[in-house]
Amino acid sequence: MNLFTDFENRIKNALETIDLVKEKRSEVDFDRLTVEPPRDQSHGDVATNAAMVLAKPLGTSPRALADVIAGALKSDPDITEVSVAGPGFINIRLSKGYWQRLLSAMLQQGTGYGRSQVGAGRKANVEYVSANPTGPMHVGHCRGAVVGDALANLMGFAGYEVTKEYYINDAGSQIDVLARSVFLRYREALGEDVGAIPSGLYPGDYLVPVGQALAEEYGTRLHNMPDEDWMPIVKEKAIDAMMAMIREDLEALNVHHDVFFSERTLHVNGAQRIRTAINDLTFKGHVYRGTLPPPKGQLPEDWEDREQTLFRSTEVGDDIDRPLIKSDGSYTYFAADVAYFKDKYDRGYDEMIYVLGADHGGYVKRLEALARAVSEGKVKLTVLLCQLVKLYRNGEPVKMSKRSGDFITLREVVDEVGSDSVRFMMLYRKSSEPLDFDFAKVTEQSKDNPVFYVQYAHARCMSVFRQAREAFPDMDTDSLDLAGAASLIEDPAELQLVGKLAEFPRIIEAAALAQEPHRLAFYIYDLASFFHAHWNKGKEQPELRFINDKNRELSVARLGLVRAVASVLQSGLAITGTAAPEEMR
RNA sequence: GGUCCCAUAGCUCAGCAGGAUAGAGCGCAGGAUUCCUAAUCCUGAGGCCGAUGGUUCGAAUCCAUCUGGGAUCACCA
Repeated sequence: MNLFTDFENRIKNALETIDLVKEKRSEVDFDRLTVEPPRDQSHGDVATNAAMVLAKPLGTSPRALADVIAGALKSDPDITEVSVAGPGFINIRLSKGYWQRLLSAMLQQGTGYGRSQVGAGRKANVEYVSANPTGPMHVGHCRGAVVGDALANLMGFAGYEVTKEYYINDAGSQIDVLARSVFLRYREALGEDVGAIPSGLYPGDYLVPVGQALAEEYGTRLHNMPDEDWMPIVKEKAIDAMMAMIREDLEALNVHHDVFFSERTLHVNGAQRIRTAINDLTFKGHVYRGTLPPPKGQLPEDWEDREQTLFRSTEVGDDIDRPLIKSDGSYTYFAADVAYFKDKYDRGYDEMIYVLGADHGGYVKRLEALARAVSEGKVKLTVLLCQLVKLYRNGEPVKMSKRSGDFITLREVVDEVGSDSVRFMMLYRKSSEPLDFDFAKVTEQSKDNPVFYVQYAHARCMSVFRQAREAFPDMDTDSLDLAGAASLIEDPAELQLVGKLAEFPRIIEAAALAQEPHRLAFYIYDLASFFHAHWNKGKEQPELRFINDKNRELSVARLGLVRAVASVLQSGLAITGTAAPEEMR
């Protein structure tokens, strides 16, 4: 039950009864009509812009129309007051009974409250992380990992059928470099003094155990093989080891993918799947052989004008056509992406979401072009660009260089500050906004971290139930008819809390449609704030406290309110991927 | 030079597919604990929403231009 869609329907029904609307029914549409919580609570519980939106097509003034609409709404028994304000807003105040029934309905739905069908079962694929399997995940991967994971959770809650996917870039030259780096560690493990790791290879210690494992398994046999023979063996081993490490890192951050898709599988059998995908594009008329204009701005020194196989992406919205096959006959990275996209398309997704770092901004247009060309406009592809995270320690920026192996890993951050803190920090900001992540702030002053604030609210809810069992030793708090007791909730402060809970479904839908999980993080913070405020009112006004050992009925009703708050907090925290603790001491 | 993101309180940021008097946290000043965990709450000070035009009954929000920050530009992956 969604208060706002409920009243949207009621307002539209009321409009249909108005003569002026009936007369010009074909000329007006209700699309721009909104029903929302007023900015200022003193205005009422629900506000609509109906009169302002419809006045013009109906040839009347907003205030006059508002009065008529207000009159039509007055007969609704759940509405206690309708007023017209400002330029023509209609403010509606709801009856106690309505709030009580709303609370009752929330409790009946339990943890299902807030679930939505706006996704309408559409199949969505959210691809995120997709870190190269050449080393442990570093802190830069954090944000995309968390945002992607939370977005997928959110969309699932909003009625999409979601697949969480990881694209393993296990083909290409960086894997050759990885293999050579591991091979060096292998020789080292055999006792050879390899000296310093040459530049151009990955110097990290994390490759040492991989080399040792190879030494144990193969002894000196690899050493005596020509490159082309040991290469595939070492690659295989290295990729498996790196992916195992990455999966552990993801696990530590509470990120779980459904599908790990290997780029290599596109290249097997003479790159059969890439060829098929390019053929498909060719068949649809998007491929030609030709040359590209030289890059604008600084001309690279080794620029040569060569004929290549190109994707005519400019016809589907791109700035420049994109090469599919290099002049040496091998496929570009993008060619593999074409095949990968086609694979997803063939798996039947209606929506594809790529969560990428801001440094991949230049890739967006060609992906969109690709989606248009392959799916002929049927697939909705969106790229969520996460701006970069700047890391600070004690106020000083932390410098990182992957080349020197001197970087902070995701694991280090999670181990130091905890997965909940990291996740909430990453979500407590619009993803298109750069983010400063200060270790000192998140660890030493952990009270400042908003996740604790929300979790504390949940722990307090649980504490109320513990208190109830103490006050009423014979009470079985698990089997109470909380929904049935909601009619005793009538204090304005309590109803206000119900009003906040009523916003939850609306937030879920808006956040899912806008693909902005941060909105949910802000909402549960806000809800926690309402709850803390109400809790503290019990100090000044003991009659407002949840547990009243002289009034069992009222206590049960208020337990219902607490249950509803806890339930929404749980749902919200679950979507952000953070814990809802029973207590925090 | 092209493209993308950003500019809102001293600092860090929200602002819901244009709406009423622009919000929160931190910091600052003051207050609340014989009472369900004070990891909480309450009160106050603090703003020309980067600039200029435009669309509209109405703009922090949409459009254009400009300024100032960040990212990116390839037969790389």
